[in-house]
Amino acid sequence: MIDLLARQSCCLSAQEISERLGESGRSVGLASVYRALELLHELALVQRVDLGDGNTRYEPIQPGGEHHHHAVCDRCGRVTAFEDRSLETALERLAGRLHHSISAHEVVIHGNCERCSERA
Amino acid sequence: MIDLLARQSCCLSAQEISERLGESGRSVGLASVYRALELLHELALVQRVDLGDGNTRYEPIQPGGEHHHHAVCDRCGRVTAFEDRSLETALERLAGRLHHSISAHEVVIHGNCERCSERA
DNA sequence: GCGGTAGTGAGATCGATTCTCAAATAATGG
DNA sequence: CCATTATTTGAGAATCGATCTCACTACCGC
Repeated sequence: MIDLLARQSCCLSAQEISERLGESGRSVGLASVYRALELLHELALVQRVDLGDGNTRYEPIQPGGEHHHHAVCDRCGRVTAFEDRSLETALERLAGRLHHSISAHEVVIHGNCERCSERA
Repeated sequence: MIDLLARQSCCLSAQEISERLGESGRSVGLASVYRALELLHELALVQRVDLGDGNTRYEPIQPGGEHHHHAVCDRCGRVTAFEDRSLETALERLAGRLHHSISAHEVVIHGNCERCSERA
């Protein structure tokens, strides 16, 4: 399961992880998936991602520190990943000013994806 | 209920809204609260805020456009609001580059709040 | 093998959200 | 006013993701 997660570039829900593991032979119960994810989260190896659809997703934290954020299409639900250096810079600068340590941050954008914008 | 929400500066969960309405005399069922929130959300008068604790919160959208984001303490759960102009600027610039329209955005920071950092 | 320990997962449970439906309320038209 | 029809309401049921429980398995050292 660690392998599966590590191979993902973007976020997966616990259900998806369980399903994919089942498809590839090694069936794993949901409870174990959640247990593993909790552990990995404590070890700072995966990040929780909450896109507001009621499902918590998880994605691996890149050792290099690079990471992306997510844009959710409110029409079709598609999730698009993006990265933006100036956004990160702004967040880093913010860290100095804030009376709050920052161990993780998450930016979620809502709107319409390219495809849905065209036929708006 | 509209009044109550409008008076709030920061986010409230549906439960909190129902409770507060009850305390101030006008008891309102949870179902109605959710219904109203859904409507207000469609009208772009309230924004959904998801801080990753399994509760969706809602907060009024300021007509002027100004808004804040949230820092969650992973230790005590306290939610701190903050605003940051350069963060907004970065997001505005991003809007031009992204193949995705932006109708709303949300930034959630995780870490330890001032109080919890001190006794870390 | 045997006792002990840790890991597993099916199913129970929990809690937030959504759905349902009958009752309450408001709007309409005599 | 009263009757009739739409609309809104909210208690409780249903749903669904996440968590918890616990009997069961797997593994380890002796």
